[in-house]
Amino acid sequence: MNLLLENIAKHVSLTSQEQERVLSFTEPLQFKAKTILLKSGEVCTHSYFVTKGIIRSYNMDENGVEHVVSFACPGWWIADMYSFLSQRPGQLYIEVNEDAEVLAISKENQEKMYSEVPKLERFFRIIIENSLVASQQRLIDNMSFTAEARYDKFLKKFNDLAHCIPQKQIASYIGVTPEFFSKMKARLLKK
Amino acid sequence: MNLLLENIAKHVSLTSQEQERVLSFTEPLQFKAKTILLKSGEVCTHSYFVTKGIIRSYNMDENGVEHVVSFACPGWWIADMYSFLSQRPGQLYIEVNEDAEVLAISKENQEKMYSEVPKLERFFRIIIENSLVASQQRLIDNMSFTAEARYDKFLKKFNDLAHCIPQKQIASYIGVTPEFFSKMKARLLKK
DNA sequence: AACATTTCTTAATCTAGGTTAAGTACTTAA
DNA sequence: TTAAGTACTTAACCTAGATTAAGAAATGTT
Repeated sequence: MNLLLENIAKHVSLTSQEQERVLSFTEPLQFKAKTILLKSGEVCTHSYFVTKGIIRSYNMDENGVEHVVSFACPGWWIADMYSFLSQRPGQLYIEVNEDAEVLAISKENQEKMYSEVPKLERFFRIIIENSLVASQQRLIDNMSFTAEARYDKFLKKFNDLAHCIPQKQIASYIGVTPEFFSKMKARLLKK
Repeated sequence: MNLLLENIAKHVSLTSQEQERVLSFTEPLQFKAKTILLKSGEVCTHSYFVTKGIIRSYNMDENGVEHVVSFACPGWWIADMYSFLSQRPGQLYIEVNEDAEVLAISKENQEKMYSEVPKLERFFRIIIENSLVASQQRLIDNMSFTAEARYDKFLKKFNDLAHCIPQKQIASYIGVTPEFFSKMKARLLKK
């Protein structure tokens, strides 16, 4: 069965007509690794529901250093939320980490979906609530814990995926340089 | 007119019956400064819409250091989202900074509100979307900017309120110690 | 296979911000 | 009004993590 419909069914129940309607608003797309779906400065016109592969979002600071905002694996959504919601230029890059398949929803279709299938307001409210909780937790973790503890948390959260993600991206996600991350890992091995 | 209804009206339009219904789910409460509305380890049973004063939420790390998660002034919501949504014990404290008035909504009433006035699904979806964007922006800022730049951003975001908030709380919000914040401020004055 | 590019590691050096400690203002409460 | 707590400052010293640089290993390309 369809992964998106499965996920929706966890929170709201749709009739089969509504299910079809939802799918009709989405566009299945395939991307090779390293494809860039969005660049900083562009308007984010689509939100992506990942069904296969891994996609990440990041920003680049004034020194050209990347900071990973999120990794999306199957069952997760990814977009530059600020830009997608406001339809103004955003600051995030969205890039395919591993050959991926997604269901893409345009901003217009997202709005249509809300008006034609109002139950989805609830579904997305819940999805976004969960993202907010995760984002606040990460903020707290960054302020409360050392890099080592943050790496522990990362491994717990992404356990199986950690092996598919280049170290420099993990370093970026937990907020340290690749060099320090490498040193830290060597230190951990000695224990 | 009522601040909550004003805010709702910015995103969805309610009939006057619906407006009354919404208010009937809320409980107006007053609190003196320093009142603690929620402690770490407790279940967050209410979400608060601030109509007067300032309320803040924070966690305390294993060394007893506080980290401010958010300041809520009139027109803002505050709760331990994780705990409120899951009804499990949370890690946040919620404390009144300045004598405050709020509209409190219990978890049960929140759920009733969603089922009796489905338009509110949309309202809260939008509110939470905006919180998510703000939270992610703060994450990016913490990873990309120095303490000085973060303080600049803080001043822009909370300009008028900055004067009402103790320095140690500002320091905590931007993620530095009170001592370093003090040093940094002195350095900024010299420029 | 050979070259180019990117990723990862190691090590020396540096710095933003933390820690400790002591002193000076403010508040708050009896 | 006075004592006790809390907020802010200053300064000496410390450290987690950054920076720079150079080599080794992996990966991609012709």
